[in-house]
This record gives sequence, structure tokens and C-alpha cells, in this order.
Amino acid sequence: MDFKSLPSQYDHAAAQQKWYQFWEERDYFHADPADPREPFVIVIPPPNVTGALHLGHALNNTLQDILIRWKRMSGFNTLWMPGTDHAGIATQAVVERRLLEEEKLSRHDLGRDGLVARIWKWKDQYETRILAQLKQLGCSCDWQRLRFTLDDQCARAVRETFFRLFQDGKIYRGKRLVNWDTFLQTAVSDDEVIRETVKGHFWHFKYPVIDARPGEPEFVTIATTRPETMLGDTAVAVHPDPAAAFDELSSKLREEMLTASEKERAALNEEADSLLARRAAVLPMLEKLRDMAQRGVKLELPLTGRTIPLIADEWAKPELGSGCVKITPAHDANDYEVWQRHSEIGAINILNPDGTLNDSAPEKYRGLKMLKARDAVVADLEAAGLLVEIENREIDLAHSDRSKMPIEPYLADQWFVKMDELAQSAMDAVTDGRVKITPERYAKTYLDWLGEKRDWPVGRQLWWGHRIPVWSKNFSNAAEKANVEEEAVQLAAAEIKDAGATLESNSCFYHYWDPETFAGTAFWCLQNDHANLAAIEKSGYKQEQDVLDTWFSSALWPHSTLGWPEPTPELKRFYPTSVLVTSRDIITLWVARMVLTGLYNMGEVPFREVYIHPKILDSYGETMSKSKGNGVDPLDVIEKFGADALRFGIAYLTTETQDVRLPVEFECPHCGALMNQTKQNRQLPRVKCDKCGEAFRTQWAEKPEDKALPRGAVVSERFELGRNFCNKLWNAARFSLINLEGYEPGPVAANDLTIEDRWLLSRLTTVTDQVTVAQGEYRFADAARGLYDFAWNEFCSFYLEMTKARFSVPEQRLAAQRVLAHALDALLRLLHPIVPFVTEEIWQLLAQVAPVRGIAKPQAAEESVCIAAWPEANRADQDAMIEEQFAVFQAVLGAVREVRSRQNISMKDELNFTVRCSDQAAKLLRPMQPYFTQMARATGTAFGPDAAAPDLSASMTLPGMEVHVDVSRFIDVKAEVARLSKERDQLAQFAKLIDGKLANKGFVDNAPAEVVQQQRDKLAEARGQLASVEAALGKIS
RNA sequence: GGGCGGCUAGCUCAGUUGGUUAGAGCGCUGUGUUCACACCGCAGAGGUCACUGGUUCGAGUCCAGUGUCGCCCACCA
Repeated sequence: MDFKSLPSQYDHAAAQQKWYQFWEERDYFHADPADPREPFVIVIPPPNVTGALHLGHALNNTLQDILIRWKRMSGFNTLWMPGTDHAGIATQAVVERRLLEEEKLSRHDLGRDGLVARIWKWKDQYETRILAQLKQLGCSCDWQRLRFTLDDQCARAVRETFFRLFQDGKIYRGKRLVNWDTFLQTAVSDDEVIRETVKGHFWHFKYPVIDARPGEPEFVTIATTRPETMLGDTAVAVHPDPAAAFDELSSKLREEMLTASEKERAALNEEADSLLARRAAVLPMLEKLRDMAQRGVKLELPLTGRTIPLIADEWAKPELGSGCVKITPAHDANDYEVWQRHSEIGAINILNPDGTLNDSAPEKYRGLKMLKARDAVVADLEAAGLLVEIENREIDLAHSDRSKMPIEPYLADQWFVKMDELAQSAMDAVTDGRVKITPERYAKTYLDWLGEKRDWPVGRQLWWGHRIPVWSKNFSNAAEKANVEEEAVQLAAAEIKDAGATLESNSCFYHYWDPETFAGTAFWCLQNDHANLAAIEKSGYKQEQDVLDTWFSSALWPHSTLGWPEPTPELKRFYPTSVLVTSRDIITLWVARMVLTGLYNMGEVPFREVYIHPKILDSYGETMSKSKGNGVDPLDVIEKFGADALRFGIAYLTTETQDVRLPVEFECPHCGALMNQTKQNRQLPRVKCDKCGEAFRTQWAEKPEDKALPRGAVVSERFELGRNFCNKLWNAARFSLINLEGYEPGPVAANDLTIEDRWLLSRLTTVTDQVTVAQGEYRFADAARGLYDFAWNEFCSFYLEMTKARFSVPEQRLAAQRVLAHALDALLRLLHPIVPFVTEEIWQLLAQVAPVRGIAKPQAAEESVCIAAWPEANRADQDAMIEEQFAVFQAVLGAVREVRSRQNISMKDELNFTVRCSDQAAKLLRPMQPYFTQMARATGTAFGPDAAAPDLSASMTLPGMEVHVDVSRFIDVKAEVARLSKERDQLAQFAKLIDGKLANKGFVDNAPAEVVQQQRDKLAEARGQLASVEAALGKIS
């Protein structure tokens, strides 16, 4: 092949297509459990099938791929298990929203099966897209093992786990106040609730006291932001000891004052004063009310005809509102807690699932939406003369992250998983080091959350998910209860007969009832749909409507994907996995739960290490999201810059801090210019290019005239770094390939190695070491930066420049080629995990000219860099002497170049220079003579202590050296004087600084001798330099 | 309210256990294209390391506090 005809710009698009296919065809990504090599396993955090992947996914998966490719090259039996997550609420919400928008249909129009079928279609579409994206990114997953959290294999694992927990008594049914989304008609988790401060009102009402004694208040005033909930009130509370509560507040304030600053103290004082005033104003009344509560006084709940008790509970804060608080256990989390302490008050749910008031509300309000009911209640109370006042106030409004509708707290039946023992086991795994979290600080997040050991509500009122494998039936008296029990015994017997299995292993019965009435509910949990199912359904049991929390199936991911509960060879070989790579926001939701179920089901942690990577934010520090319009699609970046550029950029940015900020730009489809995205323009349907003035459309385009415009991709210039790097590498390779013409493999004897050869091999060893260590510690930025500097500044800027000349010298050419082929080979291996495509492209080209390479023992290179061996750092190649020689050379070269630039001397003009330096330095510099000519068009005419400066010279002083460039033909005296004066001032200042340091007795006495000596040397050095600068100055002026 | 993290060049970020005159990329300035690469080469300018105090011979680095931005958790009827 004629390498000269290769384009000077790397064509990433062609390479990506070609080589990904090549890898897949050869099955490099497939892991065989029979392979005896030590396994290295990662399970992918399964992306939600909600939509396409974003830049965060690109980050997450790039890092995993780097690790996997590196370990694959390092000789591990490598498995990267891919898959996607059904993401219950998120996916159902997206599909339902589209259904409504596009077809004006609700899920009830389609029915359960119809909706689920629709979601499966959606899933297929997006899964395909997600997998394509991962492949374009270069991810080397074992695609033959692709899983989905809702597929049959995962379903089996879910069912098995639920059954075991149920049998174990770790699953129970209870009441729980949930965040009810009235649009989706489902409970959403706390994590899916967004709170926002909005302007609202604070209504004060009074409830009449029944049979108040003389001297006692006839009304109790309460305040609320949600008046309609009063219809569900079951009590009003007052603090049991308001005086003590006030005392406590006061002493807390005093305590704060002790440590407060002047400024704060004023504020605190004011606070203390108002507290005292308040105490004086309300205390007598509150104490009276408290006494009344203890006496068992009842209040009339207006509008309802009900009476409710006045109770004493600490939840009522004497310093807030009226000092009394209405209690609505069914619709407020705190009130719910009060009910737990005072079970006698009961709870009344006044809401229907769709957010309208139900039959528990007075007839007048039934069927009204909450807000309508609010207006009606306020009006009616006002009419009854019970409205005291309306305050304006900022309130926290909760709404659903999924549907964007307001959230109503709502009391519902829920299935729970008992967390005490499970959580403890997961905590122990981290505290005793079986699971290591990096960076370490995140272990705290994990432990704190698990430490609360809050039971896990696992039911979701959705249709998309794993349906809870429990069948239930209600009974309402002792006779029915006895029937149910009798039935259970028979069913169990039938079970044993029909299926030949024991009761314990296949189905599990559980029931609870009210001890007074014997009314209750009976449940069967079935391990699978065995013969008992028909019998159970025949006796009137119905399967639960709810599905399991998505995290329930995600929690099993590391073992369910490997085949659990079957004892598959994969499970034996690949569990536990090696490392989990994920982002910090799901440490609790996902990581902790995987550890706990892994321990429960497998008796072993699911992974040895957890690496938490940063999050990607835009330049305002905001998280990227489609709804903000600042989301960057990895495919746009790949198209513009290439997958390798994206990957390199990501690795380069992945440091240990929490976040990565990325400036976000539109790319003009007309002129290709990048233009900053601002908070304003990122919301527009069309944007005009700053540069060419042409308009283009954004993701918001809806009108036909906007949609007709070409699309402006959203990208980030940050990826230019990676693109430029790949291009640099490409051109270095092109140069190498051109010069490898006529290459023949063969060993290179040590004394055939030139200075630059030995230097490069020495540096290569160091870099190999650095990169290997950095990747092992998840310091991806260090690895990328190390390789970038080495490839660009050492391999290209020095090695290639210096070795160039040898290719035209016949007797040197072959040795030079052999070293070059070897060096390029090593560089490609080191870079491959980060930039797989360009390295493969070059690897294949290199194979055409140099299929056998290596300088000690040439060997045939592997057919793909993907499976090539990871380089080992060869200590013998490290050569401090050579590196020193290079440092001196580079310093002098830099000085000569600077003089040339400063004096504005063209490269066409040759220069002479002398270096006054020690004999030792001279000895290092002399052999470099040809390189000065080659790289700076300059000839060193004298090196050593006696080297004299030419008559008219421009000088640079370096530590231990003076470089004098003969500029008799070119001198720009003014520039030189200016430059020297500046240098003199700097040196003088520096010398003064060190002088001061050394004059400090404390320093000389206390600092280690070597540090003091270092400073003394430095001072001498600086003074020497100063003298020579002054001499040069004197001479020139 | 509790916890975590950031604050270093115009921008985005490095900076190991305290010890040379604090670095990189982009951007900027000057300059250069027959001779791998203008997605390039060569050179340059640019920093009160957020602030205050402390420890130390010595602090970007350690400690305390302040400010500020962000994230997580718990929450004000």
C-alpha cells in the first residue's frame, strides 16, 4: 500500500464502522466460562429504556470499556455484561404521555395488556437505539449475553427472590403514606418528587370546642396551607408541655449565641426577644388547652358534622402558627406519625386515586378536585364565621418528576421488605472491606443511608413491571377465617400431591386478621406458576395488581444476568464481579440494594469494588437534561469529533472531584461554527448563527417552518482536544508508515540504539508504568494526560523529529525502522483502551508493512490490537543518564529557539551559538550537535567552561549554563536590552527571596540539611545567572 | 437543619506524603507552510492559588472560621 496517499485528516467515521464489525465478527468480546484465565467482570448499569443515551451514559460506559479493554489486553478472561432496565415509572410515564398527546388516549382506554404491549414496542425501539449508541461508542460488551430487567431470566430471579424473602418473613403488608401522583395514579418514591417553593396562603381557622367550661376558650385556632384536608382531620394537637418546649428553644438559642459571630448575635438576640414575647402571649392559653386535652375534650369539626379529640402531642410546636395543629393522618406524613402514637384517633382517607374527593368527604364536596374543594371549604368556613385570617406565605409545593403534576400524600396498602438484617449485612460488607468504594468518601453516603434501616416499600401501582407474585382473598368473620385456613391446608396437600414438591419450597401462605372481628386477608406467594395456581384462583384468590419497584429487579442484576437461581457455569465463574462503575446518585437506590440481595441470594457480595465517577454538568453547573435543552447527544459528538475524541475527552476530564463542567455549544449546520449555548437560546425553537447569520432548528422546533430548517447539533468544543489528539496520532502513524517502507524485522543490538532511541525506550517504560497504575486506581485523567503528553510532546515533537534524518541514511535506516515500529506498536497498545478505533486502524496499517516487530525478540503482532498484550514496563530500559542528557539538550534547544523568535530571525538563516557550562554538561551536549542543526538550524561552536560569547550575541541564562547566540547579522538591540533587563530584575528578586530565607535563623536551624543546601545552591546559581545577565547587558549597551 | 464537594490563568481543569520561580488544553499575541500533521510547528504574554486567622523555619497543600456555588439526605401545619 502506498501510505503517502493516506489522507492527512483521520476519517473517524469509516474506521468506526469497519473495526467494530471486525471485532464482533471475531468474537473478541465473548467470554467463555470454560476459559481458565482469571476472570475480570463488569455488569453494565443498565440504561433505562426511557430514551436515548446522554453524555452521562457516554461517560459511564467509556470508563467501563477502558477498564474492560485494558484487562482483556492484560490477559484476563473478560466479561462485560450488557443490558437495559425496564425503568417502571419512567417508561410507563413516557409512553402514557405520548399516548395522551398523540392519540388522546389514557391507559384505561387500552387496558393493562394493551398498555403493556405498547410499552414493549417502545422498549424494542429504544433498546435498539441504545445498543447502537453503545456500539458506536466502541463498548466491548458481550452482546450474546444481552439481558433486560423484565426478560424471562430476570423475571425468574425476581420471583425466586421475592418468594424466598416472603418465606423468610421478610416481606409484610402494611399501610403507608405514599406520594400519590393523581395523573399517573400511582405512588412515586420520594426520590421522584420535586419540591419547589411557590407563593401560597396560610389560612387560620377556628374549630368550636364542645362543652367548654367557664374560662376556657370556646374555639381552637389552627392554621394550614391546605384547607381542604380539614375534611380528613381526626384530631387537633397541642404540645403536652409548652413551657418546657419554650425553655428548650431558649436554651438552644443561648447555646448558639456562645459560638456566634457579632453579626449573628444581633439576629439571635432579636429571635430570643420575639420568642419571649410569643411565650408571654400564648403560654397561658396553650397550657389551658393542654389541660383540656388531658381531660378528653372534643371539638366540632366544621362542615362534616364529626367530632374530633383535642390531643397532646409534641408534634404541635408552640412557637409556630397558633400553637395548635390539625391532624390529618391520611394526607400528611407528620400527622401520620402522630396517628402512630395515638392510634385511637384513626385516619380518614378523603381522596380517590384520581385526586377527587371520595365518599368520606361530605356529599357537597365529593367528586371535586383538591383545588376546587379548597375554594369551597374556605368559602363555607368563612360563611360560618370560622375563618380567622389569610396570610400570604411561601410554601413548598411537591410535584411529580415524571408527570409534573402535584403530589398528594395518600394512605395506601403496601408491601414492604424488612430491612434490619439485610441492611446490616450490606453495611458489614463495606465496613469490613469485602466491598471497596472509590473514592472512599462515598462509603459514608452508603453507610448513612443503610444505617437508617428503613423498610423498603416494594410495590408500585403500575402496569409496567414484575407483577407481585402474591394472590390474596379477604375474609370478614371467624367462620370465613376458619374456611380459609382449612383451604390452605388442603391446597398445600394438593400441592404436595400434584407437583411432588414440598409446601416450603413452592408456595407460602400468610394471613392477618383483626383480633376482634376476625376480618382479614389471606395471601399465597407462589414461587412459580405451578399446579397450585389454578386451585388458588379457583378458591377466589386474585393476584395483586401492583408491580415491584424497578430497583427490585435492578438489585439482582449482578447475579440474575448470570443465570441465578440456576447454578450455571457463568454464575460459578463470573460471580462475584470485579468492579461496578456508576454515578453517585444511585449509591443508595441501587448499589446498596445489590449488595444486600447479592449477600442474601448468593451469600457473597456482588462486586469487589465500586467506582463512583463524576457527573457531567453544563457550563452553568447545571445537570444536563433534555427538558432544559442543554443535553448533549453522544451521537452528535461522535459524528462531529469521532467516538475516540469523545472517549478521550471523557477520560481526560474524569478526575476525582464530583463534577465535570462542560461548555455546551450549538454547531451551526451551515458554516460549522460553534456557538455558545445560553440559558435563553437553549430554549428557542430556532437559533441564528452568530457567524454566518443563518437560522437553524433546535430540539424544540414544532412549527413546520422551524422544522424545515437544518438541525443544529448540540455539542461541546471540549472534545476538540480528543479529536486533535487522534489526528496527531494519525499523522505520526502516517509518517511512520511512509518511512517504514522496506522494513524487515530483526533484533536491534543495544549499541545500535541511538541516543533518542534509548531516551524513548526509557520514557516508554515510565509511561507504561504510570498508565498501568493510574488505570488500576481509576485515575483515568492521569492515564489520559500521561499518554497525551508522551505521545505528543515526546514521541512526536522530539523522537520523530530527531529520528527523521536516519531514514535517508542507508546504513541507519533499518535499525531506525525497527525501533520506530516497536515504539509505535507499544504506543498503540497503551492508547487502545481509551481510543480503540484509531489505534486499530493504525494497527492494521502497521501490520501491512511490519507484521513482525519488536527490538529484543521480534514477534508476529496479534491480528488485532484489541487482543494484543498490554505492554510491560521494562525496567532495564530506564536510563537516568539519558534522560538527564535530554533535559539539558531540551533546555539549550529551547534557549536557542527563544532567541531566534525574540530576535525575529527567520528559519532560513542559520545560527551559531556557544554554551558556557560545566565540563560534565558539555559532555552531554556535544553528542547532541546534529540535533541542534536539525531542530533549530543552529550550530553549537563551543561547549564548556571556557566557551566564549560571540562579539554580538543574544543570551539566555539557564541554571548552570549560559547560551550565547551569535546575532551579529540580526541584532535588535532594543529588544535584547528589554529582555535582559527584565530577566535581570526577575533574577535579582529571586535572589533576594532566597537570601532572606537563608538569613532566617529558624529556617537554617530547623529545615533538613538537604533543603538548606538546596537553597544555598539555588542562591549561588541565581547569583551566577544574574552576573552573566548583567555582563551581557553591559556588553550589548 | 445535617452531610459531601468545588473555589488555582479569560474558560475548563491538573497540582502526590507541606520544600525550586504553581502547570496543561482551549482562547489570546507574534511568527512560520515543498520536506507526517494549520485538527500543525516555534516562541510569548497571562496567576494576591476565594477570604480571615492559626500551626510551621517554610502553606495552593495541614487546622479553624467566613464567603460563595453546587450536590445528597431530612424537613417547617
